[in-house]
Amino acid sequence: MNKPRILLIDDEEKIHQFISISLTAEGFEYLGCRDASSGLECFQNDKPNLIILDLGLPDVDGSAVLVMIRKVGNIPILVLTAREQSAEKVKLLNAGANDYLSKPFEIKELIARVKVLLRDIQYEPIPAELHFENLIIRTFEPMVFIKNTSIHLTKKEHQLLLLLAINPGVLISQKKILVAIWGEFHSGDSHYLRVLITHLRKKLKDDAEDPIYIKTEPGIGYRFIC
Amino acid sequence: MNKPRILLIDDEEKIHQFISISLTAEGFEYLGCRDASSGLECFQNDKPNLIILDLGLPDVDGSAVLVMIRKVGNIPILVLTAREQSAEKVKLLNAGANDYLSKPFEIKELIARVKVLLRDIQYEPIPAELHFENLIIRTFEPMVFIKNTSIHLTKKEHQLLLLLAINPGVLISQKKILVAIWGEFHSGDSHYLRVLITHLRKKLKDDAEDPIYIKTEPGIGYRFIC
DNA sequence: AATTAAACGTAAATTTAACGTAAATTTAGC
DNA sequence: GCTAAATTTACGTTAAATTTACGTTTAATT
Repeated sequence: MNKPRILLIDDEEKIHQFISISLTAEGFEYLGCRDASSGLECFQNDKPNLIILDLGLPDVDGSAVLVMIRKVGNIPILVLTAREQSAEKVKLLNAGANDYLSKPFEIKELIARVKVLLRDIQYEPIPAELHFENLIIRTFEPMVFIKNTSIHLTKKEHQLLLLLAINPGVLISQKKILVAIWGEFHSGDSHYLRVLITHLRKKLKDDAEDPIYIKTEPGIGYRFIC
Repeated sequence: MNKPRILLIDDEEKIHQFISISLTAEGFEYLGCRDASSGLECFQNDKPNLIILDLGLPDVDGSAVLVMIRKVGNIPILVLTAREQSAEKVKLLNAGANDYLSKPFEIKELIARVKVLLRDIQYEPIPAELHFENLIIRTFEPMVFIKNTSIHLTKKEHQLLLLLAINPGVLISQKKILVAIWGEFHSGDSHYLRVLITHLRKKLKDDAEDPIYIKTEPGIGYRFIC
């Protein structure tokens, strides 16, 4: 398992200093931003596993940041707040925060809460290439290599293959695939998926009857085998 | 999705009164216990989705309960405590609590925290595999293993086996099974079930006369034996 | 003790659903 | 407008589910 990356968005330098030390000491990777805009940028680029967010930011109100992050993904967010009112806390939790701490707080408690939030989440940074027996899958472009000969995939074929290959051996339901690739309105259009699977298999020279890569689980979905 | 069941373990009657009202109003199912021993019993039997645990119980110290529950499963636990020291909180979180609230608290905040805890769980309350003597049942795909040889089941066979094996030793009525698998409109079509049972037994190499896995209780239903 | 009825198990036939694939058509990007 | 990608349509094949039928066991009834 990789080191969990934790992004701290806070404008106080002191906070950064002592939190970064503690996080590093506990085996986390520390990322720091001083304002909302760079925080969001870092969130996009570095894909942290958890965000510690201060509400009293200079440029934007922190709760707006909260909502924006929540729209994109379900990364756990721990909010730091100076306010103490319970009503405020409720609002934050409903807005998508997973936890909060009022300043001043003890660093030990912060670490403990971070651990709790990360405990249940499988965080996995995706590498640039997935390597298998004699198949290499590029994650950033629709390209695969079989025994060093390159094969170009279409966008959707690539999406499908990634979805399966990121969890090798795991059975992914048709519905999950359909939602992931075509969106929830097409969660019932299994014929899309059947055709796409055929196309992908043809390019990978995979036989549906006796597959090396993609195995059909009738009535349920598909799985990547290796 | 079913109503989440929430178990409140607390000795104060007042707390039960107003928490049960709020939980019910928010669409949760409320379960109540007044002491640790009955709380643990309820946890075993009713399989709640979340536990609210008061630390000041009359019979056992609440933190002992906490540890015991953690040993069995990863159900989220929200701890209620009168104590305010941060060190105490840290200890609780490390012991396995997912969150805590100090008394007195606002009911709104409690509800909000409960929602947050439930939101993050897409984990099944059921483990990925059920293990028995020499039978392993995958819960997320229709696959079983007998002495390490894999056997593929159909969707309905899998449903049936799970339904029985999740409650080992418990007698499940035919009607219950029929409704669970074919829906309420087929609650009288017992021949469906008879045929399915035959298919399943054949795959498990189970003998109806002298069963190792599925015992017929004539006139009533079936039970999983182990 | 013989008879009947109810419940179960099983095999076989039939129907339905799911999958894979090819080919035609439409859409999107250059 | 050309090309590749995506979508749509259609259909043969296979697996799963359902239906039917009937023999066996068990318990109740005469």
